[in-house]
Amino acid sequence: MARKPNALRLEEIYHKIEAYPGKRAASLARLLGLNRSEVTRSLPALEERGWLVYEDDRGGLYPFDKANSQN
Amino acid sequence: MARKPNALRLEEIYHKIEAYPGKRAASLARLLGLNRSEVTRSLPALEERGWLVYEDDRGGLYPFDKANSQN
DNA sequence: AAAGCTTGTTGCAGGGAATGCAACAGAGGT
DNA sequence: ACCTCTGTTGCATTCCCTGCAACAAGCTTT
Repeated sequence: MARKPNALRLEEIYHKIEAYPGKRAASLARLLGLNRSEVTRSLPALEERGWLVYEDDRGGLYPFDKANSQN
Repeated sequence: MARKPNALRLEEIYHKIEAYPGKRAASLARLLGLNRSEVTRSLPALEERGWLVYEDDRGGLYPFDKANSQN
């Protein structure tokens, strides 16, 4: 089934968060053709790699890098 | 057996190369408690992650970052 | 109030990939 | 010759990533 290496998966997810800041996990999953669980389960792994993700009170996801404290 | 995630494994290997530049794969394997094959098989994965490793003609391994061309 | 839809989470099973072991050939030293 | 150490590789085992399905909670629309 040609599973992609984990690193590329995480990179895709983070890039989608950058491209669509504020989207919820389910929306990103549809954009990426992934299962919802895959996206939510990847968030901790993203942070471990230094790609911090901020989550607002409605589940919207935003990139949290570049020392941007207005998120 | 508490196998560590692949990313941490690769990081450990590269840190050992930094700590003991010039050591061969078998030496690093002993220092890390790993099999020799694990270290040599990890070298391509290290490069894919941007942790370039230089290998001299006797098998000694060196970090190859920081634009250091005297390696 | 219901019914419907979407969300995030979680348990489970399948499968791909990482790992360890052992054997091998080659290089070097005694 | 022998012995040791090295890197490589084939194979079997095991890990854990992934998708699926079910669930509860929240929200909107009847």
